[in-house]
Amino acid sequence: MTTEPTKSDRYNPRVAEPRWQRKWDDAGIFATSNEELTASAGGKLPRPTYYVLEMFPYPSGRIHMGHVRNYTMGDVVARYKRARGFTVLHPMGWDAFGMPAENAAMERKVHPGAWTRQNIAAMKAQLQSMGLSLDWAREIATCDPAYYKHQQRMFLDFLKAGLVERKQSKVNWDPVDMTVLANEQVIDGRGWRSGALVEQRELTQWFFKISDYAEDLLAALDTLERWPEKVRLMQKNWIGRSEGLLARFALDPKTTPAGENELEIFTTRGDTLFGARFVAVAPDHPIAQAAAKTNKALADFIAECKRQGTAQEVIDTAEKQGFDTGIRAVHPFDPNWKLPVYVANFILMDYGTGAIFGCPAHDQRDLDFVNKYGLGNTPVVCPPGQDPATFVITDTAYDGDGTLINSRFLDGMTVPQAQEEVAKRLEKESRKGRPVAERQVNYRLRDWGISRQRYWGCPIPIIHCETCGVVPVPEQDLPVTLPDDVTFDRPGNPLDRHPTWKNVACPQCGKPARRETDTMDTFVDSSWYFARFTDPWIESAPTNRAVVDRWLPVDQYIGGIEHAILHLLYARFFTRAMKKTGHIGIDEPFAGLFTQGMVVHETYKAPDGEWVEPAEVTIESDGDTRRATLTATGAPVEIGPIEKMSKSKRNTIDPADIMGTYGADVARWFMLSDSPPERDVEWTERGVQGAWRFTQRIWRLVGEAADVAAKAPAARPAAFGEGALALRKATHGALSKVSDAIERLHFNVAVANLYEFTNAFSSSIGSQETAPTPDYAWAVREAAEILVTLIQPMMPHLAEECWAALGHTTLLATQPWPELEADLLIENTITLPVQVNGKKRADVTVARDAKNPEIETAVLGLEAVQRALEGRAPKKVIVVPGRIVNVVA
RNA sequence: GCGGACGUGGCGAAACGGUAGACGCAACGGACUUAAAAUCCGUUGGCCGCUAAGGCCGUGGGAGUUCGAAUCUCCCCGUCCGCACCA
Repeated sequence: MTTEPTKSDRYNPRVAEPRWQRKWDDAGIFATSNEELTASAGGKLPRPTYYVLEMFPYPSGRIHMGHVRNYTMGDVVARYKRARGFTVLHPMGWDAFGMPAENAAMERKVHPGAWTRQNIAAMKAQLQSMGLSLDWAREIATCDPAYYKHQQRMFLDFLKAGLVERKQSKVNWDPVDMTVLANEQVIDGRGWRSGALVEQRELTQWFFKISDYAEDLLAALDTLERWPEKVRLMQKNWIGRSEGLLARFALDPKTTPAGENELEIFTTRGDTLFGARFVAVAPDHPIAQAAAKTNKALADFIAECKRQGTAQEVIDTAEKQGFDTGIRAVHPFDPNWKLPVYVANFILMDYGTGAIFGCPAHDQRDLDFVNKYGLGNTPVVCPPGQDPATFVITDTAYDGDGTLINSRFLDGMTVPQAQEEVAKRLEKESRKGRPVAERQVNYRLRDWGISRQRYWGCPIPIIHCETCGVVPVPEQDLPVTLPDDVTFDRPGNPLDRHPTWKNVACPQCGKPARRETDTMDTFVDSSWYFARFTDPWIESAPTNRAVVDRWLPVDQYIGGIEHAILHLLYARFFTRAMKKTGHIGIDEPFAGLFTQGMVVHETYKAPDGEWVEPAEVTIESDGDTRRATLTATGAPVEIGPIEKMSKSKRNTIDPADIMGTYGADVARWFMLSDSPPERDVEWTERGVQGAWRFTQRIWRLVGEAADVAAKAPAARPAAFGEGALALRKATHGALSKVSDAIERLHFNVAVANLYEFTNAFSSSIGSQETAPTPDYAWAVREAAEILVTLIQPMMPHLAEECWAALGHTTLLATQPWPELEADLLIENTITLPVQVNGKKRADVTVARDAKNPEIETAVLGLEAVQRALEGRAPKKVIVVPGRIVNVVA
């Protein structure tokens, strides 16, 4: 430093922050070498490792407050763990493929690659100005062929291992843009961009067989102890396991189209078989299709069902509808019992077998259906306490427990007993060499369709040959790179209409063939980046087996709750697939997961109904009411609800503006301070100013402390006076509490503890009337050094500046966490609250090691206790050691 | 419809079943200042009481378990989130 700071100086983050960033960078202290791991391979590591990772961003070009919050939390953990002696891996990269780049290309005639690279540069600069302790040497971008080359290789490995499948699947097709749309891109049945009516099309697509791992992905959720319960539950529901019976119903030949003779249905309620009233199949079930060939009305009905589409709103409001095919199914327990086979709009082809039997008394959907078509119902489960003779179902199905009735040999059984009995009997019965029914587990989880008809994604390394069929690109020909010379002036996939790119010789027969023009879902890119970070330099393989399993699993992963299902489930699957194909040795990629809340802000609406940005609004407050006006015109502005920051509501605050005005430390501090990290935090101007004031307060306090500390002896004094001891107790109390709060990721509590300590420290210094004694000066120096060390993970620049002001020439970021002197936290006398009948009446101060009888005597001698007892004799005195005393009267 | 989470001062929030409201914001009073900003000191859940001593009430509502409940259990109300015709 060129000038010694004085008390009157204000801390200027605009000057200090870039300076410290440069020093960290020059010293290379955040780069993590793999040598420590490989050198000691097999042996014990000199230091434990810790991998902290935040979900990498999409390079939109600018960071937003959500990033600031996410990356600040990760950085606190990284800096804390580093100080605690861990070798920390804390990398950053770019989720760089995806639609926005193509949209930009269409709108602004810039190449997606150029646009993305430009955005990465801009965002990287912003992240660097936050002072994050990242190892930028490991930076990766998923659009880089050096990255996606390995992804293509793994695709081929997965294919060989039987984890990839090509099959037909229904998609939302936009006929104008000639593209596939995700469900959320279909609004009211129309494409979000073109406005064209969306069609359902059958396309042949590539799938990852995630459903092969359904059971494992479900079971292993129990092992993820450091995941939020909420996320585990969401994944559990998403996987949707259900146990049931797969049963074959024979079809009455007289009523059945040629070639069909039975129908397989899936049910979880085999116990209700005697309550069956009908059988129903999905509109696209093969039997429905077969019957429709000779039945025009049925064909029309099926066409109508398909027109209804899959939009959520349609499903919500659609009435249950069916069409009697004329086919009759035979009840599995009674050859003379015939059930009508309907095609029904509420049966899903891709769950179970696409066919069910309907038991209206005990399933609401089936009941709605029979009530519409007059098929009636038979109750077969009687609720406890109901009289079977009079129990009837009219509008509300009963799906609870009870006793079986009207069910022949099942009568009197409980529901589980009946299910077991039905399964046992039908399993034993055989038709055409196969059992009539078998127990089956079904999952809601579908295979993961990864084909996207887009340019800006990882090409699927496949060649289609008329003679040889589907041929993988030979490994030595990887990567299949995207061509640069593409145009976006027309709808459709630029890869598909590129003049030459897709023309290629078949690797097997050499004849002209064509490349697969679909690219991969961008969720594939983010399903293994955490593994690539462990050695992003290795060219020969996706991962370096010498290090990948030593870094992984990620110790602490931090990101938004919006990824609770898809990203996290895909990454869990991908890790298993990588294990099967030899690229990794573990199953679960993330040992600890933390999902942070959103950043929210007030909304503002101008008189014309347009949303207005916070930056354009002036807020006035007269105590009770707040009024908003447009700064430019003075026009009144309506203050709306507090909502997630979004472009559409225009309630965003640009982190660049905040960091430009107040500095990165203030933005970081505020993002941690006001709310628990898992909850939403409201960005307010007042809150930012509070953080700003605190930085200045720390700076002044450390300045004062430095003057006192300068008089401190080098050696620790043998004894401490009263003032010094009190300060030391506060210091070590703060050290203990802040450490604990950071360990638990309760950053807001850590912040509060630091405020508290700052107050205590400040008033300790302020209360000194005479020149400081050596022991006090020493305690002040200790307090100041511990204070700045504790704020370092949160406000690293200010902390370094203070550290230097205290006379240090080292970088604080490389200093160890302070040693706690636990003795200082133990008091010789303790003050216990005293309750009478659970109500606090007094305090009692006793020796720390006082025995219960002594405490009891002291407590009963208290005037307040006697008054509260009102002359009654105490029945019992409960002493909770070190905590509380309760007198029961 | 199913599942889950949450509900504490004017606001954001703390609180291993053990003194409810730490800490911050806002507000109010005061000091410094020609004035403002900045800073510093103090007050601040409600009610009764004198600004005292002291007391009563209070963690969405109601019941329960317990010596003791914001915390555990049950019911109800409200808010938010996820899934949703999954047989």
